Amino acid sequence: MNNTALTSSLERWFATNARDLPWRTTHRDPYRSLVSELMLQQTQVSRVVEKFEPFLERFPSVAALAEATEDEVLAAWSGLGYYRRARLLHTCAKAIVDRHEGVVPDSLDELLKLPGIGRYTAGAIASMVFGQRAPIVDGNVTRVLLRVHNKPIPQADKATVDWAWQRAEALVNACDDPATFNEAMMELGATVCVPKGPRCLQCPISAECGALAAGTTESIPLPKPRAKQKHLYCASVVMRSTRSVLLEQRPGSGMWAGMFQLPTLEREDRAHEPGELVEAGFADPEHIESFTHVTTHRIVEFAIYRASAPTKTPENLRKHPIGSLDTLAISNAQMKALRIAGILES
DNA sequence: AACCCGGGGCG
DNA sequence: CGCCCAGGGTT
Repeated sequence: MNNTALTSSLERWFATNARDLPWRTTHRDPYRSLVSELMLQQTQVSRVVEKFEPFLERFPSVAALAEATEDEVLAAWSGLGYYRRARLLHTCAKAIVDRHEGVVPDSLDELLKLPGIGRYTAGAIASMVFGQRAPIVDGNVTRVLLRVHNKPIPQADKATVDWAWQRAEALVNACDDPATFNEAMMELGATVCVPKGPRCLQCPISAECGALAAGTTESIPLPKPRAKQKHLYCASVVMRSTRSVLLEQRPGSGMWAGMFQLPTLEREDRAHEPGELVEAGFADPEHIESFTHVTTHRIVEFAIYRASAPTKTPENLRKHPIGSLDTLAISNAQMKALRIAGILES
């Protein structure tokens, strides 16, 4: 494999084929890149594009983010999922203020010490923002490398991961411009060397691709073994007045940590019976509608009930003006519940 | 090393 | 409906 032939082809291709994305400004801003990289962890570009500018407008700088409350940060993150990232980004901003006077550090080591920033994100910021020869490996890069080298091996194995980082390092050391090359690898994976039906006719490195030569592109990478989805049954209760609704805040860990929701009972074995709602203090529960919310790790069955005011008021329960719900951290599943309940408009 | 954590779009 | 995704932290 000629590393330089591969990197130069990719860099040339990227110069004319890069998508126009909000964080791809001509001069990369460290804070914008930090926010975009955290948002992009395990999340597709199209989802991030909608949330990116509003988030930056709300928190225009590291200092502004560091001074915000956790609830405010979570609210701005609402809908993006993996909400721990929002808390980590918030903690990260505070650490940058404390340790680096509010300036995003340029060294790989210092970046790696920050919360929410791992090997990939540190390499991405070091290379794309600060131009350093730091390798990056993510799902896209791994797939491209496995195909180029025609390696039908499990992508999650430690040996595979180590090999991919080694290859990425050799390539970033051979390339002309690390920022361009790293981003080109990911762009290729996202737009050309896609998981199903790669567009090999448009690929700038098809001449170097072992999988294309061998006719194995469709079987690389091997399918990831996936954990079985766990079932969760939620009964969410609507108790409202004309202008307000009762909401609770979820605990600080686990699923949808820290997010606001209709008062909700949960169990894993079966759906709730109305009597259980009564026992929990929700008088005269009346079933409105049910729906299924699917995530990567869970199948959540929501049953929405209407009830009169609680007979006992849990510590956690508070009235929220309906007009103010858009400033709260609320998951998409609960947004759907609020629409079904007629609290929010469809 | 295994497990946990959202959400939507696409074939 | 199964599959995928610009991962990182905790245990």
